[in-house]
Amino acid sequence: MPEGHSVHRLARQLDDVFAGHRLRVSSPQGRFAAGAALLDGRELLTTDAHGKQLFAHFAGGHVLRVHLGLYGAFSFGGDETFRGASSIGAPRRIGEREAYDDGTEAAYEGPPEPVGQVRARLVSEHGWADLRGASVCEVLSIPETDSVRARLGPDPLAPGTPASGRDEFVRRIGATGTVIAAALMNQSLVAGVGNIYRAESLFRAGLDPWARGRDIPQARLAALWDDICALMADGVRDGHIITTRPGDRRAHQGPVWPDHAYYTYQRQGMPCLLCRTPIGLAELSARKLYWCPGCQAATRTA
DNA sequence: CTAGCATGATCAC
DNA sequence: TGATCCTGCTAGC
Repeated sequence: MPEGHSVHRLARQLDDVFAGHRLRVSSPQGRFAAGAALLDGRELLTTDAHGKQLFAHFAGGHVLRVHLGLYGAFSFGGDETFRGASSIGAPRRIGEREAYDDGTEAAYEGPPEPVGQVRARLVSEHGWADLRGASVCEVLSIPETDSVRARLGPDPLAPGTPASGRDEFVRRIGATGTVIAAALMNQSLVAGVGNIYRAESLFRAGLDPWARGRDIPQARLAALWDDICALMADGVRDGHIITTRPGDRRAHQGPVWPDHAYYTYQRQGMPCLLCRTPIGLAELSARKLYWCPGCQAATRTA
């Protein structure tokens, strides 16, 4: 999926184009028919994100909860008020570049015939949004959304970060006996970090991925949190993930994306950009973990 | 053209 | 730990 930064961008996009409008909500595919009926004709009030969870608040206390899972995505279309994004979610290409309309087509004349499995379709007088491939798409009450949020750790993209959330992050990660690389993927400990930010933030912190949370000095956990907050805020701003520092991308000419956008992610076997040690690859709880055995040696963590 | 894989998470065993 | 959800890109034939 789309890590947390994509979901926050999506929340902002939905807010920009739909908040304050009454929407027609449907499920062309059918799997969301009952939920769509609950929302159809209601005004969308606000949309927000907590980690990888999206919450769209409709009038009447109905909340659309979406989790994109591994390959969910929204696509958008409409008049000039919809210009700027046509797809947010699972990446269309490696590097997470989003596709944009060129703005040259004819006037907006309503949503197209649904193509493929459209789980949910939102339509205003100005445009439409189609959701496909999501792992969760359901309508909850406000108390139900509160209980979902209560199970999530601090979000590096919440307002007020990095100061807010830092103590909770250090407390939760510092109390776990599981290895830091697994802990960062546990949404109840920190919400929004995925496989790329996990690998890249550990590299930038020089942390051994197999160090247990409770064995890492608290100051290093605090610094890790601050760096994750900065990286993810960049991701929201840019629309894709770049974790290399400018001086470390020097081998590449032109736009930084996609070459050398990452230090370790999907660079297994290639020389580390800093120490030339071949990047390693391991399986950790059914996900691929990338790290530099040179820069992230166990002796560097303590 | 198809098989395999992907920035995720849950559930059964 | 493995199957599942079930999209879309990509490498390879």
